[in-house]
Amino acid sequence: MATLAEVAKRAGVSPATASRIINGSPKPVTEALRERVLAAVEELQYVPHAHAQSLARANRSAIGVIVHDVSDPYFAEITRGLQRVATEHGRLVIICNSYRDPARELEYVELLRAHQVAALVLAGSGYHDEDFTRALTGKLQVYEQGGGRVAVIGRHQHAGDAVVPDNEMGGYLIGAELYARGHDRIGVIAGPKLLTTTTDRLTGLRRAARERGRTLPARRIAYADFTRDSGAAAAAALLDAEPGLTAIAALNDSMAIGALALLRSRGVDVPGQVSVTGFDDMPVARDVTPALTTVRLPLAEMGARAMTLALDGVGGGGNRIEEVGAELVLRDSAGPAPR
Amino acid sequence: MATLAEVAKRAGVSPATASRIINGSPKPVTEALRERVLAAVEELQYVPHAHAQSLARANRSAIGVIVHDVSDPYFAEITRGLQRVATEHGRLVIICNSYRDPARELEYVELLRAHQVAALVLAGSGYHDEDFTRALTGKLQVYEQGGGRVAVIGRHQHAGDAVVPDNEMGGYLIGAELYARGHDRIGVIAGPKLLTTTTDRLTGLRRAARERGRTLPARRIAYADFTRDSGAAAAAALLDAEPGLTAIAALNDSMAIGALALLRSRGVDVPGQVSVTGFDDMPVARDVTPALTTVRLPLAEMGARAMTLALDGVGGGGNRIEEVGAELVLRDSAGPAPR
DNA sequence: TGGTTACCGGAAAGCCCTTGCCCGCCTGCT
DNA sequence: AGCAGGCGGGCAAGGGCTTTCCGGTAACCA
Repeated sequence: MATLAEVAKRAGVSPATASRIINGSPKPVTEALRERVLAAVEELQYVPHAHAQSLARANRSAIGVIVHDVSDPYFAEITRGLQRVATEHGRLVIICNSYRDPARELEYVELLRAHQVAALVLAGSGYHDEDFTRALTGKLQVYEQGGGRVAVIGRHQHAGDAVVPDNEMGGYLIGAELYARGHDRIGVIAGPKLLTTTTDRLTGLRRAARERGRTLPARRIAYADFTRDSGAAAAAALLDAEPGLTAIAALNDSMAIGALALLRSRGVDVPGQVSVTGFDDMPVARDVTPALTTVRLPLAEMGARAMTLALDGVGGGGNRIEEVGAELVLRDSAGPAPR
Repeated sequence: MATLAEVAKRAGVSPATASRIINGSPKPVTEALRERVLAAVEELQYVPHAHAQSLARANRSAIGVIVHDVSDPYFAEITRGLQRVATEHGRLVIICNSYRDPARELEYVELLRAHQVAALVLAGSGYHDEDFTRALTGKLQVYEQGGGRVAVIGRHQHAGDAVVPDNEMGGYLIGAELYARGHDRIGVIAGPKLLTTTTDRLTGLRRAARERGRTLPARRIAYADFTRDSGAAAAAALLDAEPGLTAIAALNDSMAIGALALLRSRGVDVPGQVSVTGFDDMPVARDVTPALTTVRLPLAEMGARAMTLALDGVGGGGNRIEEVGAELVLRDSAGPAPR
């Protein structure tokens, strides 16, 4: 790999001059030299050593992003928003998948701090785990004190700014819709218990129930892991435990789609016999049959806003919180309760 | 941000000793010192400056990945495989989205080279563009000469190793299947003309036609851009131009799903009146109605294999090529041609 | 013509870390 | 008691780049 010194030598100038030309420093340089240097750069295919550069400049340019799993459409969509804004600002994004492992999340925070990222964006639900939360908050605070910026998506606590979708309201909307359509025995396919997203959505559902003098008994809640297949399995379990269910509310679209598949395989008509709802409004939600009634979260926008918060140092270290609304999307998978 | 010097000072040792303790160098160090240093690290929340470290060590550890768009399920799946292997090897992955812009792809190669990535993985179709191809090959060769490793997924030319799905065979399988079911007037929804993936799949389709003494006239080929909505639009155009079509072969699943949606909106029965096929076997393919007949590519595995090639320096700079088979997946969206 | 100013280029001091080399000191042997 | 041999620790030389500061030249003014 060519170095700056080599370029300088070839162009017959000092490294200082070469550096100034290459980086377009404000310091004026004669045209003749500029051309010689640029020619040398071209011939040697010189690219500045980014590490040496950021060491010398003490500047941080990359942005670290920690998500649960990029290949999950939920995070893919958030990431799209993040990337768009980052690219507009000429920032490189380093994406890390925690695969919902709190320990790995902590490791990645360290790793990204070591890489001198200018900002850290954590996307995805927090965990119900005191120790973890404390450890994470600690690390993030240290990072912020070191001049880093932090933005989180979809979790409450912690240092830094936050973009928070109204999961509780989303759950409420689903509940309200199902009760309004006369459903009474509603099964719920929840996500992992450990995730705050799961509890928030459940809380909304419970509030809707309570307002109508109903409850959500534990036997009608099956915990799965946000994947399609776990959703199918949970639906089977719910139905086996209580064949009289008239609706199944899944706490994300993937699991709802799994439930749909299971119901189809059992010959159950949706929404004739059982209504099904999802959550998130993934692009596929409109393409399954019946099209999924669900709750929309503006995922890409949430990503974009988080990145904007992170990049825009104003209010630096502040604890700005941007709430994002949830919106009911009515399609075909939820109908009136059968009589 | 704490530096090694500060840690050393606090522990009352030289930076050299601190470094050795922190990195677990083979050089033996007294237990007492070790504890003092580790305590200092803890108190100062010290994390080694990754850039300084890699500058000093002259080692490259991160891996650069360039894809068209991570939030596209096709690439999300490939990325999952890439990440898995990278993580197993303790490598950090830097993902860049080219959004199918050749110029941006070139820029990213430079950027990643500047970041001293140990290897570069390019995923996604190549382009029919001589100048671009030459430029890219040039840059990749320079990179390899500088000791970098290159692996590409789904494109032929260039330096480095390659994992190549048999797109041509996939197209052939689709064609063979449709002809076998008696279809004659087959419309094709192709991807961007510029992409080699499009041409490869089309070539397969054409070969199937030719073997049966048929052809694929240009008017029955609509070019779209691999997205669902463009697929719907292309289906509309095909049908309007030639209402008698009995089958539509989309060159990826997203476009097939768009076509499905369009046909449903027009009240056309699939597969009763028109058969539809996809390509790639995305997870959603089995959840739409009717479930999509398509061609499976083992995307995650392709990613994993490419990363393995990239990491495994043996045969360094070699031009190893791993072919990956395509496999027909029969579901419900393709039936016999109506009489 | 002498002196001032402006301007351009280079020398060198870091940025933070790793590591080869050297140097004391203690141990153990003779 | 004297010496070899380890062992544990520090010194200092980079690794590639930026940037401050300084010096030399040329242009300009009086």
